[in-house]
Amino acid sequence: MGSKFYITTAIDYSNGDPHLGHAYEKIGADCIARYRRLRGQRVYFVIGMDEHGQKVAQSAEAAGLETQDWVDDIAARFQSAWAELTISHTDLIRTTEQRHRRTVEELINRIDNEHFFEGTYAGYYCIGCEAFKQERELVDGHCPQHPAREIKWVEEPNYFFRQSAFAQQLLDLYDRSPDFLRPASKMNEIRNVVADGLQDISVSRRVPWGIPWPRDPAHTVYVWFDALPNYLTATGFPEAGFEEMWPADLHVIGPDIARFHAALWPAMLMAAKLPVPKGVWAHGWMTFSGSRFSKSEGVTVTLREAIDRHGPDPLRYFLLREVPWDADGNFSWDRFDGRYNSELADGYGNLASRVLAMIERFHSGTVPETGETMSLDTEGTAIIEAYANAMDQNLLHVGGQEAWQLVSRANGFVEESAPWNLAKSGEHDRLAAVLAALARAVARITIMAAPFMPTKAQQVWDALGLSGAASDGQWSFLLQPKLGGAKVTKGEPVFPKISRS
RNA sequence: CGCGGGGUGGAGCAGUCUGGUAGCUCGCCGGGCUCAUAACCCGGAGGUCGCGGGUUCAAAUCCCGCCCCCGCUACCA
Repeated sequence: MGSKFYITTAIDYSNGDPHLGHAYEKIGADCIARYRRLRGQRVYFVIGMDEHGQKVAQSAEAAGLETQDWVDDIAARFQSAWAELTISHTDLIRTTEQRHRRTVEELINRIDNEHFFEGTYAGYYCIGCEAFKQERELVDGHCPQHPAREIKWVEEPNYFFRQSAFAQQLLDLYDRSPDFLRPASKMNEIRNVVADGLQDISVSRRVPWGIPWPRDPAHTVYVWFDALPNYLTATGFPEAGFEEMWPADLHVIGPDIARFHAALWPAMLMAAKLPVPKGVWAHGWMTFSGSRFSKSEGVTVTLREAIDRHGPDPLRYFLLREVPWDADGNFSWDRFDGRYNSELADGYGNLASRVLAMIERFHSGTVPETGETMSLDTEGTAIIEAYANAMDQNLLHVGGQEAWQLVSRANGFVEESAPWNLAKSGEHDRLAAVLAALARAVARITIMAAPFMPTKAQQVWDALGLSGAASDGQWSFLLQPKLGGAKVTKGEPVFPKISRS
């Protein structure tokens, strides 16, 4: 495991409020980032905002605002959501920043002119989608997504990038690194696309709201050539020292933009003679009660109500457990409430309560000093191994599942050892050993849970009477927990049980 | 049309490569315990493994055909 870990999420388009899908991606990437810090790695975690494009300019105008004011406002709303969800990013790139403009210009300048050519792009253009449409996609001469808006026939001279020239190099990359894009099903999909031959792609537009094309200021840099380089911007490129961060270890993205990250982006970097990222992860897609989230059909859940249901940490936990990090999943209130009650309130929360209560009641609130290794410790060590194995592969839902195995084992251990009977019969040594083992198990669960629920985990950590943080660099403590002498405080339930209708 | 993924008790999944008692979590029912957030532990009920053929002593698992759902199919954040 290298000491540096640079992880990114896709940058979010400045055209509305953050929603559950945006949040899921940040939460997953944050969980990975926090796990890596737990392992002691130096983590760079970068998110961002995509603030250029015609649609942004139009939305700003419709709102009666200067475009920059408009994107400033949206950026603030996103940042406040990420703060509330305790996303631990180390930087946030906005594509309207000067540093980003500099990176994009330099990247384009490093690409030989032979990789670009002037062409004419023509087609039906939907302003709503900000995209060209095939004629057969149109319904009654209108875009199916934006039937109210007009479709325009547009012919525009602009610059093209010879993506096609990199097909073989990309295939070589995939052969060399079969895990370049995960999950594997997505890698196969993209490999087929590339093997079938890549089309050249237009990379400039004649719209004012964007970064001027370095070699022809009449154009601005178009979407992907503007958006993708944000990952480089965060490294300080082209300043010396950007190699400390670059290449990125993992780009976390939605499955819809896998092609641009697994084909176009490495091709751009190859053209500029820069190292390609080590990996791309296309996370699962979320549906709501079986349907796609859709504003027009009223299939929607706001981030606000999702957070308010049980608080930020339970939302994080639920999304990470319910929607597999490598496959699609479903969001429903019923399952959210169900997992909250069974796994957080009745599971982890109740275990912490009963262990803390027993230490207070049977050992005057102090974790016993004892070095005796019990069966629970051995089982815990095996579970930690399985947890690490899953988390190393970014299988977050499996990691969570493994950690919760220890909740189950600890509850079983309580029944088997029945500390209340040991107290009655005066078996003090045995009682002390049992209580100490239980305290170690709760501490271990807490550390494993910390990447999922940093705030709640810290609360339990504090309740155990432990100092410092339950997170960064605590891996060795996780393997060899020592909390003899810690003064516990039971306090109020960390996850109050809710009554269900 | 093509490529890929999937269809397993009420819900969500594992098992399919390497045929041989269909497993896990949640929910439900019964019992136990009393440290705990009416939590926890044990036991139980509940399944034509999408459909139809075939191979085999034996198929969720292998072969053939079909149905249904989802993703990709190129400039669509």
